[in-house]
Amino acid sequence: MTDEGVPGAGQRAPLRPTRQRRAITDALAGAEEFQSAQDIHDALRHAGEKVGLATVYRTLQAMADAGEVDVLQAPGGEAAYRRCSASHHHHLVCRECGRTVEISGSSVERWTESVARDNGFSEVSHTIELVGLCADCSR
Amino acid sequence: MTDEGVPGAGQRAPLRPTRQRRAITDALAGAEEFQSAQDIHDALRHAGEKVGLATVYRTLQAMADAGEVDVLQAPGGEAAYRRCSASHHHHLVCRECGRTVEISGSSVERWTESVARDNGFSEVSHTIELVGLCADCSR
DNA sequence: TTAATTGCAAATCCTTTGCAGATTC
DNA sequence: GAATCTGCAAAGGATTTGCAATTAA
Repeated sequence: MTDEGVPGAGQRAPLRPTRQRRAITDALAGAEEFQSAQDIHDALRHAGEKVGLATVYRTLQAMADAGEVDVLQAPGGEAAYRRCSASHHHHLVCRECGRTVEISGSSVERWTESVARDNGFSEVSHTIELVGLCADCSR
Repeated sequence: MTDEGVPGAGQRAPLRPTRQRRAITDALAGAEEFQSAQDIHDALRHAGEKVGLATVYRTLQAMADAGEVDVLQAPGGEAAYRRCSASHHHHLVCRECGRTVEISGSSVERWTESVARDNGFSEVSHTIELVGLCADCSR
């Protein structure tokens, strides 16, 4: 069957490989952490690539829909993006001084997957935020 | 100087019990789920309480700083609030159709506390977001 | 009386959209 | 040549802030 365009349930736009599209992909590939659309736009600027901010937003959104990037809602109403399958870890932040501790959570990863499976969900991504008082600030 | 405010580390504003402050507290007390500042503002309107939107935002923010309410970043750039100590549970959301499954996670609660303790943190609150594809949408 | 609080409107910030021109297939 | 993309600027929606009037302590 060569029918690769059969109108059905969820057929997405073709996603043509343009210069700006590639630039954005590269920017994501080069960063380990989450970045906002504007961060990426700035990075492209500094790298000499001229890409409109609207294009960055549209592309990032398309990539998110296609499951190519993970999206995280940051406080302040910004959306942050990161390429999928990056080394996964979370942060424990002090609400008083902002000190941050990087934590790995193999147990949570496992818990996440089992919960997803139990409920028939797949391709589950998780966002975990731990905020508390660090030793110094609680004294 | 009748020093009654010895400047120290983190002294917060007194937080006076005004009519609108109480109205907001009541609105939060009456709801089990997270609500946006605007949701609360609307609710107060319908309840006959006239409170400015800015006041709702300011009060909610103050309560969040004081640790009286939990804040959640909803996609779309809105912040959602819920009174603390409510029956604690999290959600598993389908990124395609929005279907939501309520999940309880005693194991995560335990994991959270141990991670916090191991790092010398206390009074840790956690926010967990699980997003994936539900059974129907992945078909 | 003093300091905190409120309302309203203007100001910000992040993100989305409309549309004409450039680009890929 | 047709369907996608882009850029720019205008539009939108949520949240913040300035400031004078109001209210609690």
